[in-house]
Amino acid sequence: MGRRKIEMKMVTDRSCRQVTFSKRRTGLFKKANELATLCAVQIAIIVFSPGGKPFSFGNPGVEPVVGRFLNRGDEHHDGQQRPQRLPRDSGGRRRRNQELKLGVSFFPPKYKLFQLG
Amino acid sequence: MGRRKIEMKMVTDRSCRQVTFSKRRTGLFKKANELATLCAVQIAIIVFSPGGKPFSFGNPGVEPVVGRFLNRGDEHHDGQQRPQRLPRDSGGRRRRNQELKLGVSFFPPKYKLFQLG
DNA sequence: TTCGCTATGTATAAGTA
DNA sequence: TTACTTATACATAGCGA
Repeated sequence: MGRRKIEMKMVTDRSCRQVTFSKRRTGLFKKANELATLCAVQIAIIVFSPGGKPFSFGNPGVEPVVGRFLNRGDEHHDGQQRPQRLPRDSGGRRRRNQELKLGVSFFPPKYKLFQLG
Repeated sequence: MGRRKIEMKMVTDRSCRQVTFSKRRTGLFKKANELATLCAVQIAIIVFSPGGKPFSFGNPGVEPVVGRFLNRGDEHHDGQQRPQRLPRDSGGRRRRNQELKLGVSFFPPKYKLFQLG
């Protein structure tokens, strides 16, 4: 999406990598904001810069969304459709391939979030 | 980015909204994957569909990134499209570097992840 | 770091199946 | 839900400050 097409490999130059990170992080958060607005959905993004600095975006906030995700087994879906249980058989292979391709997980988490204090 | 420009407000038609969600979620995860690859960074995205179904992307995984984020204490940057400047300047950076080196946090965590099962 | 520029590469709205 | 097409709108690489 620029003057030239770039390879999908790590940008070797530290400075260029940081610039690329900043630009693309901005673009990603903007897209996330659009998705939340257009579709009225909850979303959270957490990303650490090459320097280890944390950035996040959340609608309505990071922690509510993370909490809902991690605890979704116990969740009460008022007025909303419950997430369908995924079939183990048909379509499994294709879903698996899609997971590997996009890094998406359709499987339940193994962790739970607790607030301290 | 299509035949027509669309307004940045909720898509009223349920069916169209779901289609828009699916397309844009795919695009967002692809962008996230590119960011992770190009910049070699950790990233996690959690999003609930209009129907309440959870989708996630994580490099190297959702839980590790979420855990790292939640245990950073007061250094959250929630819900902002643009990163805020860190409250502390060079001294803070030095301390952060020391934190990263030692693998410890000087800030108390607000949440904790517990492994299930 | 961030800002502006702009030629190009990409994502996607609408339509159709 | 997803798949394909195509015209457009948009994101961004590379560069200079």
